[in-house]
Amino acid sequence: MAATSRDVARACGVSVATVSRAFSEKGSVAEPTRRRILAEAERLGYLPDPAARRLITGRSGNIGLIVPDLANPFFSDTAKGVEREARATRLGLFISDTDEQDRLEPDAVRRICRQVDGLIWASPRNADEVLLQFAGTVPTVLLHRQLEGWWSVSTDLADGMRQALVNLHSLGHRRIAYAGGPEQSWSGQQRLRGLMETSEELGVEIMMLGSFAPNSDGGSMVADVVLSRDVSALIAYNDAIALGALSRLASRGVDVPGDLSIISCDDIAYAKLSAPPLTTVHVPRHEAGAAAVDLLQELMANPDAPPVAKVMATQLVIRGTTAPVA
Amino acid sequence: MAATSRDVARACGVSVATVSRAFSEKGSVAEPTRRRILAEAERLGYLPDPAARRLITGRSGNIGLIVPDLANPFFSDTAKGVEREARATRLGLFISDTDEQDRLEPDAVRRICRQVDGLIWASPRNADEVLLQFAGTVPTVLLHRQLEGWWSVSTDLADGMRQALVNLHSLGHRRIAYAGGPEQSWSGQQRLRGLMETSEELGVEIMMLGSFAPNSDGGSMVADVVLSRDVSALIAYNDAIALGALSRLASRGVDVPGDLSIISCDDIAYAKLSAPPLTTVHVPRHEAGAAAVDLLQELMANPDAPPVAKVMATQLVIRGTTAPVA
DNA sequence: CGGTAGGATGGAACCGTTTGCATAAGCATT
DNA sequence: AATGCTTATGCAAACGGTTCCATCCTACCG
Repeated sequence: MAATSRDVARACGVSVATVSRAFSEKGSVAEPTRRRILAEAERLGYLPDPAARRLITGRSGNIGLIVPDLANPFFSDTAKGVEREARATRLGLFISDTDEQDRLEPDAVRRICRQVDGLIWASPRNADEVLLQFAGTVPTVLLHRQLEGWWSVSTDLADGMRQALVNLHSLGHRRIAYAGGPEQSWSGQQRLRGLMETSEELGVEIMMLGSFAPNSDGGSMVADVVLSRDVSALIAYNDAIALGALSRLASRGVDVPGDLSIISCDDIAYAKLSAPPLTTVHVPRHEAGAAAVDLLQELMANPDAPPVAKVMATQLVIRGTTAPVA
Repeated sequence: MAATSRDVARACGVSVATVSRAFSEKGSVAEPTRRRILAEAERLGYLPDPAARRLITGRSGNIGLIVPDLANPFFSDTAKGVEREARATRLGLFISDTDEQDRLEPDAVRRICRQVDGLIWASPRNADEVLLQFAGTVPTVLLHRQLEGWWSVSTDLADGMRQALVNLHSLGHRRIAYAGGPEQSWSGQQRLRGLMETSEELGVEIMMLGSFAPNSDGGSMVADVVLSRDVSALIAYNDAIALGALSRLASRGVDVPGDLSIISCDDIAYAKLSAPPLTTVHVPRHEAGAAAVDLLQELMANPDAPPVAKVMATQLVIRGTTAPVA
C-alpha cells in the first residue's frame, strides 16, 4: 500500500540504511544523495512508519494526557494548552478521559503507557497510593496536583484564596462562608489551607458550608444553603458552583453583590459573561498544560534528574459580584 | 525492561506462537495452556507491545480526532462523546486541535493517519477540495459536516432553525434579525437554508446582520448592531454569540425578553445559567461524537460499504430569552 | 486395529525501520 | 608511493509480535 523505505531505496539505487540515515538527520550521508532520496521519497509519498520506528528505537514521539472530564471547561482549557504545546514540539497526543471515576484511572494509564514516551496525569482526587503504584513505569508529570518525589505542575490556589479573603476583608466583610468541593481533592486542600491561614491572620472566622458537587447543580444547593446563614459574602470552590448559585439566587430575588458578595475560582470563559460578571481567582490552566509538556520533555530527556514541582501564580480578578458590605 | 512474549513463552515452556494465540482469542489453544499462559503473563506484567502488533497486523487499535478548538464547549462536548464511545469499544484516541486554522488541517491529518486505523474529522469550514485530497488514505468519518460520497455525522440545523423561526412567529414576532457566523461554515449554510425556506413559508422577512466571530466578543458586536435595527427578535449563530450579546445588552439596559427575544443554537452547558437562561436549539454534540465512532467502526470493518450520512435531530429548548412580542 | 481427521503446538518468515560493524574510496601526510 | 584517517555506504541483526505451514498427538470411526 504505502511506500516503504525499500521502495525509495530501490528507486534511488541505494540501500535502506542510507534512506533511513537521510531521514534521521543523524548519520552522515552525502548531500547530493540525501537530496535525491528526499526528492524520491516526496514523489512516492514515503514517510517512515511510526510503528516500525518505535519498535526499534523505543520512542513513539507521542505523549499521553489523562483527565477526569474533557467537557469540563477547566480541563478542556488545560487539554488545549497541552495540545498546543505538544503540537508545537511535534509530539502526538493521546487523550483519555476517566469520566470523573478514579477507579478507571489505573486502567487508563495501563492502556496508554505502552504507546507513549511520557504521560501527563491530571488526577485531582485519587489516593497517593494509586499513583505510587505506577512510579517508574513511564515518565510522568502530574498536573494540578503535587506528590512528594514526582514531577508536577500546579497552581497556587492557597495564595488565590488568600487574595480572595483579603479582598473581601478590605471591603468590610466579616461574616464569610465557604462552599467547598470534593473533599479528597488535592487542590481543595490547598484552597482550605489558604483560607485557614489567612482567616487566622485577619482574625475573621469562616463558615464552612460543607462539600458540594463542583458543577452548577451543586451551585444551586449552595445558594439555598447560604441564604439560610447570616453571611455577607460567599467564597465558592469554583466558577461552575458560583454560576449555578448566581442563577439560583437571581430566581430567588437576591441581589448580588448588594445582598451577597461572591468570589469563586478558575476564571473560565463564561465567568465574565454572567450578570453580574464573576469576581474570581484566575487559574492559568492553559499555561499550566503547556508547562506540563515542557517539564515532561525535560523529564524524558533526562529521566534521572531530580523532580521539579512547578507552581504557577494565581490572580484575583475583580468583576461584578463583589462590593463593599452594606 | 518490560516482559516480552518470549519471556512468557520460556516461563511456560511453550513457544511464542502459542503465547500470541493465547492473547489474540482467535487461534485454538488448549484451555489449561491458555490459563497457564495468562497467569504467567499477569505475574510477569506482560502485555503485547502495540507497536510490534501494529507492524505485523497493520492495525493499531487507535482512532484519531481532529477538531478546530478543544476549548470551545461545542467541540469539547463532541470530543467527550467520541472519547467515551472509543473507550467503551476499547479504542485508543489521538486528538489534534487545529486552533481554528484550516491550513493546519492537512498537516494534522498527515501526522495522525499513520498511527490510527480511522479518523474522525470535524472540519467546519475547510474547502471540499482540501478534504478530497485525503480521500482513500484512511477510513474517515466527517463530523458536523456532510460531503458527497463520504461517511458523516451531522445534526439537522436547518430543522432547528425552522423550529426557532416557527416559534418566534407564533409568538407574534415579524421583525426578526439573524446574526450569522463564519461564512464558509457548512453548518452555517444549513442554518441559512433552514431560515430561508421557513421564512418563505411563513411570509416573514429576515434581516441579515452579517457575519460575526462565533464567540462572546462577536456577541457584543451583535448586540450593538441589533439595537440599531428595528427588530423584536434575534436569532444568533450560536450560544457563545448569544451569551456575549446578552451580557452587552444587559449593560446597555435592554430588557431581554421584554424588548428583544433571543434564540440561539447549540445548548451548551452555560446556556441555562445565564440570566435569563437562553432559549436555544439543542444540538446533540455528545451523541454525534459517539455516533461518529460507531460509524467509523462500521467503515473500518467494511471499507467498501457505501457511505452513510447520519443526521441527528435537533430540538428547540424554550427558556427565558423568548416572549410574545410586546 | 489401522487409517484419518482435527485440534494443539512449534518453526520460521515477515512487518519496516534503525544501527553497529565492515568496507571501500578518497585524500592528505610523510 | 605507501600509510592512515575520514567519510559515505552497504550488510545484516535486531525490535516484538502474528500467522502460514508443518508436525505431532489423540480420538474416533469403520
